Formats: sequence, C-alpha cells, structure tokens
Amino acid sequence: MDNRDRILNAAQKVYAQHGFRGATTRLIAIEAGVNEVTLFRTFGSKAALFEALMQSYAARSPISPLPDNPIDPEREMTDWCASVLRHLRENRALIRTSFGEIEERPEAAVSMCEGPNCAGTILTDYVLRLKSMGVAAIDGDVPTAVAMLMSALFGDAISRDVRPAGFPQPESEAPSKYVRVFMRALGVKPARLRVPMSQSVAGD
Amino acid sequence: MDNRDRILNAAQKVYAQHGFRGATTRLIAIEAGVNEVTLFRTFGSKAALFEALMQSYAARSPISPLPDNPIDPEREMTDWCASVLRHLRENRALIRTSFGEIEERPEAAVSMCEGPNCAGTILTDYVLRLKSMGVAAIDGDVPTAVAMLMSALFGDAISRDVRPAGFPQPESEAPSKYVRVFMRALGVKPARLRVPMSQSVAGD
DNA sequence: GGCGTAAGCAAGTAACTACTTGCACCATGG
DNA sequence: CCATGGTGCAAGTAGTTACTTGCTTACGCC
Repeated sequence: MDNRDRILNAAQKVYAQHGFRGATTRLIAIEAGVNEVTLFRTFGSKAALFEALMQSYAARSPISPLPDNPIDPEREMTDWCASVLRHLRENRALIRTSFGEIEERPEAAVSMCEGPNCAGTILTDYVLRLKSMGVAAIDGDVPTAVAMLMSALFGDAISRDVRPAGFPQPESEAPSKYVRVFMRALGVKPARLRVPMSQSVAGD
Repeated sequence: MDNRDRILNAAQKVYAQHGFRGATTRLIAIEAGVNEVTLFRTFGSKAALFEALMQSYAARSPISPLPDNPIDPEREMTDWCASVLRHLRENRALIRTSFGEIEERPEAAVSMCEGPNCAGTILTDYVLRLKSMGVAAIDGDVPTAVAMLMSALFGDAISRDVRPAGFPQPESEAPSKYVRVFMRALGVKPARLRVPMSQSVAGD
C-alpha cells in the first residue's frame, strides 16, 4: 500500500472519530505514519484530500444483491438484511459523522447515502419480483413497508449503541425479527411452490 | 428574555449548524446579540455553556402522551406519530449534529435520546393497553414492531432531506402510512366495540 | 558515480480560538 | 450623591491549525 492509500485510510478513520474540523492534518499524518508535509505534497490541501476520500469511499461500498429468482423469501431477505446491517454497523461512525455535518458539508452525507438508496431499490425490486413471479402473495403497502424496514436497519446500526432501550432484540436476532414483521405487514404468504422441507414449514 | 437565555438559544442554533468545534464563542455571541465577554462572564467557559445547554434542552423537550383509554387506535396513533415526527423534524439539525459527535462527546447525544426512548415506552404501553383492555386484538411481535415504527419516524426526520428517494410518501401522509403498516404487522383488528361511524364522536 | 524523485525534518507564517484584562458606561437603589 | 453590578469595547495572550519553505536523506536507474 502506497502513501496515498495510507493517508486516505487514516483520514477516513480520523474523520469518523473527530469530524472534519477535528480531523487535523497533523492527526491524519500521525495515524498514517507519514510526515505531515507528505500529505500536502500528495493532495495539495485538506479539502482536496477529503474530496479524494469521498470518491474512494463511494467506489468501494459493496451492496449485496438479492436473488433474481427468489425461492425462500424469508431466508433470502433475512440474509440480505443481516449483510446490509453489518455493513451499516461497520461504517456507523463514518455515517454518523457525515450526517452530523450535513449543514456545513452536504456532499459527504450524500456520498454515504448512495449505498442505502441503492439497497432500498434492490429490496423493492425483489418484493415486486416475488409478486410478479408468483413466489408469494403480497397485498400491502410495499413502498412504505420497504421504507420502514430500511429505516429499521439504519436506525439499528447508528443508534443501538447510544439508545439500547430502543432495541430490545439482541443484535444477532434483529434482522430475522425485522423481516418477519416486514413480511407480516405485506401479507406475504408462500404461493403454490415447493418449500424446502428442511426448514419446518411452520404455517402461521 | 435575559442574556443567559439569549446565549443558550444562540448556542443551540449555532451548535446545530456547525457542531461543537464550529460553534465558536464569537459566533454564538454575535447570534445572541451580546458581547463575547458577556458569554464568558455568564458561563465561565465554553464547556460550561454547553453543559447548561444540554440541561436546558432535556428540561424542555415535550413528549406527547397517548390516551389512557384508547378508543380509535389508528387515529390516536397517527396523531401521536405526527406529533413525534414534527418534533424530531424541528430538531433534526440538533439531533444529527449531536449524533455526529458521539465519539467525542457522547453526553450530548444521550441527552437527545431521552425523548425518543420515552416515546418508545409510551407507544409500547399503549399497544399493550389496547390488548389488555380489549380495544383491539393483537398477536404480532410488539417490541420489534415498535422499534421499527420508532426507527421509521427517526429515519424520516433525519434523512428525508438528504435521501428523498428512500421516502416515497409525501411528508404529510407519512405518519398515517407508517401506522397502517404497523397495525397490519401487529394484526390489530378492532374488537367488539362500537366503532365511531363518523369522526363526530367528540370524545376528546 | 551521477541524477532525479520521493520522503523526512525543523522552522516559520498568518489566521483563528478560548479566554483574560482593564476601563468606560449606565441604570438601580440606599 | 454615590456605590454597585451588569454590560460593552479594545486589546492582548497562549495555543492550535493549515500550509509553506529550505534543507537533508535514501532509493532506483542510467
């Protein structure tokens, strides 16, 4: 890893902890293990460094897909939610910090939002696919339910550690519980389809 | 309004926009219309000013109640959600900023969370009352559904302006849609009870 | 060996920040 | 009438920040 990447990584870490103003070039340089002058020689200015940071972040944010051919909606959505939640949790300091500075520097938060926005679309498309492909019957308010599920993941990721009382489920069980409530709200019922038998067919 | 209150109001406004580091004593004094020295004479230091701020905020955060004797669950919850959402929206800059600085100054965010925490309890109690008083049948996962509804309100308040794509409903209709999804998830069905034919019940 | 390039180091600059000091002003009230 | 307390104003202090400059060192390449 060259100096440029080392500085970018350090900047992300320091920024997530201290915000833009608190992320001094000195702190970043120390965290990166390079001389402060190298930072300026590489990026020109602190502002330019953060522009590069946002670009590099947007480029490497992984968004998990949902299967094109749904088979087991509950399991597929639970796995997907767990993966999205994990990603949000890992980046929660960064997300919170960038959201906190929306008023002064909106670009950072907008970069952070590309992922969740995309995830919302993926989930909506998946649910509509469930319906159109006859995998499940659905008759609820899809856009609202999707918005609520995404907000649940987002809220869980960024406020569970601050406000544990609001999240009674343990972290590990949260995705499956959210998905079950979500499916119930949409009236998801397996249509005529062979359900994999290993998972006891639990007709509720 | 005396100088003390004027400074506190100014500090809240400037802090919400610029964060702790960005809320310089100079900016606050200008916003309050007082001399910077007055600020130090009144509070002693910037840190002490912000301590006072947090206390005064916690003291004056209004939390709407839900009726002790539920009559029309959907309407009561919709009104309540609308009021909670309005409050969160009005304070969204403050909430976002304090959340953004959790890593450095957790107290601020904790103060902000008292309201939502309390609101979650109020809603949970209300739903349990619906059930125990026989106003409605309920058979879903109450804690999870409540967490999701609260996250929906929270997420709507703080990310709608940054990420409009995630909130397809117009602001005015959001509370009623959230509540409808919420009720559906809980399987809320009016129990044997005279349901008001028109809205002219004039109960409250 | 010579040479260009990337990096470190020490020092400095101008702007800003929290906070202080000293003094003048002014309304109140005994 | 004068003391007192709250306020404004001008100036200053010490620390920090982004950014610069000048010099030195080390490494790869011809």
